[in-house]
Amino acid sequence: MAIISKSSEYGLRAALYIAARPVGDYVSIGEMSQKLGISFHFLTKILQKLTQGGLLKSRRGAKGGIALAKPADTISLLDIVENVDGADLFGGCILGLVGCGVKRPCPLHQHWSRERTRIEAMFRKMTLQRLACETARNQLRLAD
Amino acid sequence: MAIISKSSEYGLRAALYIAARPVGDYVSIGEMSQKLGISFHFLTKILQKLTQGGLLKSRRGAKGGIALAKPADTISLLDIVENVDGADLFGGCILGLVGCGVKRPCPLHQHWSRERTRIEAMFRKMTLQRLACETARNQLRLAD
DNA sequence: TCCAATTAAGACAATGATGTCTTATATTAG
DNA sequence: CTAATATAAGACATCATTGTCTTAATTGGA
Repeated sequence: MAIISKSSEYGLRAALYIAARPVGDYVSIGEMSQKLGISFHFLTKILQKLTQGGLLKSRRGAKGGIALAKPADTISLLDIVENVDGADLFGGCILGLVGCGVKRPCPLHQHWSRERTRIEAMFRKMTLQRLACETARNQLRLAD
Repeated sequence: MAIISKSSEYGLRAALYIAARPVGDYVSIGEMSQKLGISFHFLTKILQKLTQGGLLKSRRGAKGGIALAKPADTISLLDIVENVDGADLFGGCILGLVGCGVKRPCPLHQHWSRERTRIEAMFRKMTLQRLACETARNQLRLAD
């Protein structure tokens, strides 16, 4: 079981790829598809979602592509994952019980909610700006 | 995206259900299926896996059922989830990159591995004994 | 104007997880 | 021995995710 969906993985990698480029650059999906090793059409659909969600913006036609819709330091990984996979990242009960919460907790509720809060905080404070920076500085990779 | 599979959820809930019963009791799958609101045949398959994995033991025929194969304080939630979902709980790269690790890390590797370690530790130190205890003491629930 | 490049949109296929059903086998009680 | 009660095993159906393909719409440049 992966922690986030393939779609989110692809969305994050593409967003980081764009963030690594000069501000305002429109990057074509074809280029990202090649460089990141992701199916072109599948990536297109994911980026469309992020565009409709207001995190990215697109331009059709020659010299078109995808760009960040906002400054890179205002887009968090949480923004992206929630936009792709739907809100509340790991919101649900870890045992799958409906209505699990402080009022009617499952046996794992308090233990898990502590961890979940940490993960969410991590995703929230990781911005494209910060990660793109670290990625460049340490020469990290976005593809296999 | 759930954190563990439905199969693991069901396996955990059933194991906790058994752990709440007197030591050595064989609990029928039919009873658990009803009380936990889980499909009988599906639950059967999951419990078979746990039985083959040596965490539970089964007895066929009248008065048969499923029991813990070891003392409840020697079975952790990690044991169960790994037996059902496969090893390395959240082992993979969060961005899905193959070969991601300290040698060739992805941009999120170090940030995520810190969290992953904590989660794994939590799952490892949570035993059926301890959780069944807390569950009884605080009258927690295993079903909707 | 026309062509090439590019995203938009949606139909469709492949895959894996989840859930259902049927038959076989083992165990206990009478 | 027989009947009732259980698990074992595996075929099959359903569903969501992932991936592919085709057609339409838009843009910039020759």
